[in-house]
Amino acid sequence: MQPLYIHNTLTRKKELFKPIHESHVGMYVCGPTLYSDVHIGNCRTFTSFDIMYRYLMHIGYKVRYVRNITDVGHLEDEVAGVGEDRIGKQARLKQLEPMEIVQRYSFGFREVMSLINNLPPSIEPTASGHIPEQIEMTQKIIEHGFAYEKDGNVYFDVEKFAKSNNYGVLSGRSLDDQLNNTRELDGQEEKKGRLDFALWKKAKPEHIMRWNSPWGVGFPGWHIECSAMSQKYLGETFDIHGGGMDLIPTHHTNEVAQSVGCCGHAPVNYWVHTNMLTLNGQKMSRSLGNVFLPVELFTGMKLAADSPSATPSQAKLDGKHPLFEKAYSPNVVRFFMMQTHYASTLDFSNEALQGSEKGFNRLMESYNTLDKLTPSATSSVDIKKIQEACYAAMNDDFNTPILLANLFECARIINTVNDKKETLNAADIDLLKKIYKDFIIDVLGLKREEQSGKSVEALSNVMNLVIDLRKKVKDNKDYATADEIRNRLQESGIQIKDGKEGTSWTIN
RNA sequence: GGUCCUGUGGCCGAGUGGCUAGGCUCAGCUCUGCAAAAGCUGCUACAGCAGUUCGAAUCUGCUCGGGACCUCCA
Repeated sequence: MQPLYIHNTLTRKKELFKPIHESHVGMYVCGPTLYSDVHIGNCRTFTSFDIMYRYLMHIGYKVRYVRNITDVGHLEDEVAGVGEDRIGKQARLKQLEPMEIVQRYSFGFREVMSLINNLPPSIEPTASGHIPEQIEMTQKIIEHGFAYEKDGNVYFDVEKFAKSNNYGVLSGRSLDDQLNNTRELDGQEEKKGRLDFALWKKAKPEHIMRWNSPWGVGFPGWHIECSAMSQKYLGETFDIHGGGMDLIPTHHTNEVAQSVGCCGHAPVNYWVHTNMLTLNGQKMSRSLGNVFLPVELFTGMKLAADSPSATPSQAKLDGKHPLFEKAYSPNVVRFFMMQTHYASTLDFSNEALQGSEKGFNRLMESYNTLDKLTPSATSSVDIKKIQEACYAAMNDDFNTPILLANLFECARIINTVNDKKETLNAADIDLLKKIYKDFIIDVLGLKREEQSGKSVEALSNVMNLVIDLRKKVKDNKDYATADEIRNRLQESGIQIKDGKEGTSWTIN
């Protein structure tokens, strides 16, 4: 097994990864709250963890990857413990059942994940499907003295917990700091301490989503679902817990407190956090209103105001999107994300995206060239060394930008060999094919353009015919006609390339 | 206001106490009937000031700028 180093938020250092059970990894990632469509910032986080999931499997681990779906219990104002349940509110506004809201957005979410080629997790549990587990965990926390009931609500007693535990392990903030630098909030009267958060909320009569509990009819708090479900599927202590770094100070901090309050020990060995996607240097978030949707990026179009859904297959589009100069394919977007380390902010711009598109095409074009390479008796370049560099990059906290740099070195070599300026023997060509398959396809999850089917075959035959005819024209030095053929193919989206070994073509 | 992160060449974006990141763009060259593609070469950067060091873009301090969190947020 490769020695893998992962940056751990708990220690703020890169640590050698040691799973609890040899060759098995338990990984939990906080998934979406399905009260609206996922935006591209959400996608970046899930894609980052998808790469980790893929790489862990690639180096031989059996991974159980759990990513929850929050379909209940996420209040509009978590800290104050007031406001409506987010999904319940959408249900009321759209005059649908809450489960209809969840169904709509989870369908869209899965479609986007699939388009961007993120693998489905091993288990995708929903909060509403785990109410008994959450109630049970809440009871244990009460028994251990870290939570109290008040008028049908159950709150976690942060200050009491902090006396015997480090509440700020993840955020690095002291309790005093948090107590003294929190803004004045409404709806605090029921809580003993201002940092206390809800484990269970009493449901008001108009609240649609409600369950019976030892404390009356209500619904679970937001944080408890992740603690309950991760414990159920991965155990009281598991290897990796991930999420966006904006979850550190509240959601994850409270998850740790709940699990410790319930079980008496820390739930997670390695906390991994991904950085934000920014637009003009500012974090993309729903509250700032600077979000755009995957379907908009993939089409370059704007979602119509009356579109019934933002799910790519169902979306109604309305004119060009003001932000995008063109459409960018999911593959290109994925490649674009890989060019930045997951822990750095990633800034969106047309210029950057177009640069990625060209780089991506060049890399994939070299893949096609690789398939056609003719072996020599000997190799003039060291392929094994590059393979090692690829692993070294990924083993250093999943450093995809360095991995890509090495893959581009492969591309350069492939092109040079194709130009007969370097040589590779058959074994090294096979090794390059393995590197490309392993890293481009399996680990990075980038897709090759599919070229199969009858129409593709027919086009190929037609192109061979055109190229043959053009060659005859060229041999007669009728360059005007040869250029006309080339130009008109260009207009049709086909690029002709005259090389030493004959003419090739690509679809633009 | 408090806590913390960050500032790299035209753009994006890695990394590190001394050794080439990489991609895109731009210019020149090779190849070519001409293009395109590909290859090669060049544009050789680390916010500013001071300090530590044989040596710093990489460590320390200060200044200026950007951002995140402290409210829901991936």
